Amino acid sequence: MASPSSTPVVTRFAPSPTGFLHIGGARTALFNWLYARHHGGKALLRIEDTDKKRSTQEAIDAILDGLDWLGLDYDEAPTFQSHRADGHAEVATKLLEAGHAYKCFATPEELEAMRAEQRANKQPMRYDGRWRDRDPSEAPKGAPYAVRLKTPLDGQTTIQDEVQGEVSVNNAEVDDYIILRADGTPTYMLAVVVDDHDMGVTHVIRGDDHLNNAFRQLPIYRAMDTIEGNWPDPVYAHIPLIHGADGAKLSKRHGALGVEAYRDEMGILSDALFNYLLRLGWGYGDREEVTRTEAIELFDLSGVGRSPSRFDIKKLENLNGHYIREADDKTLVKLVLPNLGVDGDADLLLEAMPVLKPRAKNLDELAEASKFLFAKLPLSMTEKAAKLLDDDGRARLALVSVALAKENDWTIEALEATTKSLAEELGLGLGKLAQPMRAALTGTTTSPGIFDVLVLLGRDEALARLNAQSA
RNA sequence: GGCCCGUUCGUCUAGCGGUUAGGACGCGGCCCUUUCACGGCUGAAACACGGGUUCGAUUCCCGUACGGGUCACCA
Repeated sequence: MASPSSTPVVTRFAPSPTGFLHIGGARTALFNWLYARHHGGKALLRIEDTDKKRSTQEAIDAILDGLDWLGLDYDEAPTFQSHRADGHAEVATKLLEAGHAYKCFATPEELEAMRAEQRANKQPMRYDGRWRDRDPSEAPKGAPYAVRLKTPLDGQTTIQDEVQGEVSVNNAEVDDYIILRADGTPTYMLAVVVDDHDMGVTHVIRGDDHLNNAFRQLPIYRAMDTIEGNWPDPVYAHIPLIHGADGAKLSKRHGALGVEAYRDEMGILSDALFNYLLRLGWGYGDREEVTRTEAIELFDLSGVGRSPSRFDIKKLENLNGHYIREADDKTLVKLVLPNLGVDGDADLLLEAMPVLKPRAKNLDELAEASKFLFAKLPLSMTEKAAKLLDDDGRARLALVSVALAKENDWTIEALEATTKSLAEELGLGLGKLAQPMRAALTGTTTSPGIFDVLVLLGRDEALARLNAQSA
């Protein structure tokens, strides 16, 4: 076994393209990427598309797109597992020739019957090794066979998992599983090990659901290491799964969406999802807001927790609000403009962005709050806004309108001074004027500061809107 | 069912034998204030349970409970 600390770090993310890149996969990808970047190693990507029935090009595209959006880049072009079947089979053959694997002629029906019996007797369900020591000549001539790995019968295997710590399993628990199917194609268990070895993967960082697989895969490494050497055990790190808000497995109802759904349907920023995913299952003291650069600097496996965490959309949205506020105005304009639903003007939107963005926790809200800028008379009113424009409100609006019409200096300061002195004259709080103004100017009861709104709309448009609602 | 893993406020987490158990989201209150946000202050809120070890356990060990994962010629 080579010392992993002396070799450069190589990690990989290995999704099966049977669906979009969901939250759990995205976080696994993130941790792998971060670990590689932190240690100055290589981050690799492998598409595990050996199940041709379930793999689709659409899913491959969605995964690639999702990773790219999250800002995870890879140091080599993706490896496609399906292209490597010959290499996998070759290893199976070597294992077979060296006596570390054997041919099993049991039929699927026979195996099913075996399992049924084990189930009935409440025995652990695993292959009983019926062909382990039998001579292949005992099989019917030309009968199809699968190749099974000859795993150790006794003793135990212990791994030093970087996240879960020391984990031991009795070797008797691991049965002689199939590495090469009757049709000559490799199974996942073989393919993973061969690919990880060939790609030089030093650190296998994956979901906790694979923890048991480590004990099935290790025997292949060890057998191959005795055959040809240079097959060191990888370092394992099994990260806890992400659960839904109810603690149950993540389902479509609460977060098992593709990352593109967060982008396209929920108006989440890449930076926000990146940060949220990072903090889900990983901590660094009190740090909450962590940029990509800082993440690379701070991330390590020692900060990864051992227990599953729940997906919390509220926290994601809070973080999203933070990143919207931090975001460059031009970037936000580009994201919001196409989703306005009305004809917008990029220059005006850009001008308004500084006062718009502190009020939104997702891009949809930002778009919604921007619409008043481009509305046409007569404005549509929300119910609450209409209520503000009762007789009293409209009367006050008329006074405001007159006062502002005389205003030559159309600036926030001047408009504020004028409006405030009017309020004072009338013996009213500013709010008594500002709320009807807001309704008349935006058709809603919430907006940026009213003088910001006045200036953004410009003198003519603003006065027109005020007059349209004045008594 | 066998095996494996886990358990600190509702949620994400800090803690790595001695702390008033800290922070963040969410929730309540107050301040700021023309609305809504932002921001500031503040409040309620947690060591699953039972045994050990120890002068002393949230922290170490063993059980129990609960939760999760895994047991295919799927990946």
